Amino acid sequence: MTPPASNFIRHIIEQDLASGKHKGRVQTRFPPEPNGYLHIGHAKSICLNFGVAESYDGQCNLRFDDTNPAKESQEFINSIKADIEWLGFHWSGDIRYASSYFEALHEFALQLIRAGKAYVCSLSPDEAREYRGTLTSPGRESPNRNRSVEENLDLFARMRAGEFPDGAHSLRAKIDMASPNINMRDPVIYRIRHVVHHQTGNTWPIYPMYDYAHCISDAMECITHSLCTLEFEDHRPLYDWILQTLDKDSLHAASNSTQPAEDYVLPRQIEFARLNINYTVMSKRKLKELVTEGYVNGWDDPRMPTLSGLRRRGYTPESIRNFCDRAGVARSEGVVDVAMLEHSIREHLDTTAPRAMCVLRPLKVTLSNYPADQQETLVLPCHPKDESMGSREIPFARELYIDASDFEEVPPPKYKRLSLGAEVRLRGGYVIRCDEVVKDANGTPVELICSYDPATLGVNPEGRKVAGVIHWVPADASVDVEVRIYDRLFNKENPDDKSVADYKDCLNPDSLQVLSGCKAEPSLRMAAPESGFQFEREGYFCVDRYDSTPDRIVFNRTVTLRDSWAKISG
RNA sequence: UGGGGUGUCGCCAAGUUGGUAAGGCACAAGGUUUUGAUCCUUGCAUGCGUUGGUUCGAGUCCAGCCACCCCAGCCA
Repeated sequence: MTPPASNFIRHIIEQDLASGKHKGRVQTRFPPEPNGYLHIGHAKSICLNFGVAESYDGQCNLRFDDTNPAKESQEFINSIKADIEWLGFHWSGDIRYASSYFEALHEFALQLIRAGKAYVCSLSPDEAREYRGTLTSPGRESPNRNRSVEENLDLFARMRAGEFPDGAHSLRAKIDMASPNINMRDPVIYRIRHVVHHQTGNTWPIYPMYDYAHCISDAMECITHSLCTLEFEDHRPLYDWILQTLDKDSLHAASNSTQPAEDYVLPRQIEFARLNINYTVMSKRKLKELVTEGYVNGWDDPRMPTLSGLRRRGYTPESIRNFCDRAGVARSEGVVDVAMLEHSIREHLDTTAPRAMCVLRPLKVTLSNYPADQQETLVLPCHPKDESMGSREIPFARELYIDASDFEEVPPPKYKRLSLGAEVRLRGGYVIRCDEVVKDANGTPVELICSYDPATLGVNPEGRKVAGVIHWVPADASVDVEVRIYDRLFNKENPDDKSVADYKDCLNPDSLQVLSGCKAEPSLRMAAPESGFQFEREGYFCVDRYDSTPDRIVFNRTVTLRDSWAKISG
């Protein structure tokens, strides 16, 4: 649709292309840690990495950054793969795992040790913190900082052999304990963790840290542009230090490069601002908490900003990709209005979703002058502007249902729907007039006695204009369905705001409303799971991919239609 | 009090080598309409955090302020 907007990352790539820095190559990667489900913030990164590769004739790898097995699992790997495929992106070659580089990573660690650039530190985690100093005061050197290469080699070998318990030792890069950048104060690059790894099993009792593994993984995959979010900006000096300290030829040799060594160029890390959207939270920790503590029904709850949640809600891959393009990529942190996301899905569904009628809150209508034994079949187009989408049939009969909100005994100003004595057009059918209201003991209308004008099918009545059009379904031939009305998960624009004690205090208690006994037109009986429709005058809905069955069809409301009446009526 | 960043319309976001502020969302007003939807038209920053400076001319260069974000995991 809209071409990707220009952004600073594309400028950098274009400059690199122009200068021949990478001999015309563009290689990116999307590197999720499999410790949770992907959310729409990840979609921004996915669209960026895959999108940029695609538009410059490059490739994008999918690499699981699986260096912390205690928090990771195969379930997350599976969901992440499924979400990326659903978005419509194709990674280059096989899926990569940082864990498949463990052997090489270990080799490089030995190289650093031999070069006197890394050492085994025996400080406890608490001591290490103390030695690190603070933001404003320099750290102190570890007492083990000047161990001999031989001793370091021996200790590191024994770490690998599993001789020590967790936390007993660590391997640290020897950089500068007085650096104003805390990441450069001899960062830990390997720690002891006796944990089974989901990919490598029991083969390793030590695992590399992100900063160490990530840059080398990028180099091994010949990544040209390593795109990540702003919080890693302070890590860039370390990213560069590690790659520049390692022997370039050995990096080249370990990599999958098919080019000569002299053309081998180290990857460059470039940071961009992560995506934030109002009325939701985006941190994995919080999303996980909402799931594990039961505030929502799983990672794919339609109220979640996860990709699987949005999918179940009825969002399409196209709409999410368009949204990401529209939101843009920059270095300033902002909060995108959720209205922009909603615009994107309405825009896509308006052109692609078949129209249908479904009465959410049924109010019976009896047409007193329509013969009880009569029935006719009306044919309505599935889309007002796209004939290729075909048409569907709806039986019309004496007894119908309309939505309770489409009737007011005493109409407010500018009301165009049905009221006592007034006329309204039934969508695709006749003009009817309400003659009588039947109420229950509480005074609420339970049935409307109306009369129809037989001369108004497909033509406007003579001498008067009927402004309102409402949707309806036949009483007998309609299908009972369940409709889940979703609203925003949080009722505060920024649940993370300092003024809020706990983001969970902002949870919207009305974020899910289950409507049973809704009446859908018969054509909806065969609706396939995940298929989306516009329920005319109500919004866009999709068949729930998990809970819907032929016996009990379940629709999720994706988003309402824009509603200028709501603004007028308050 | 250290280091690294960011500040262009209510919200995102373009602004090549300084030359006289794109676009989208939202909003507002009209038009079309058997969805108060869609669609169409129009409007919406003498202003680019702020104060000075350089210049014929600065959002773009310089200096000083101010505000906000990130960093002290053997997490990523």
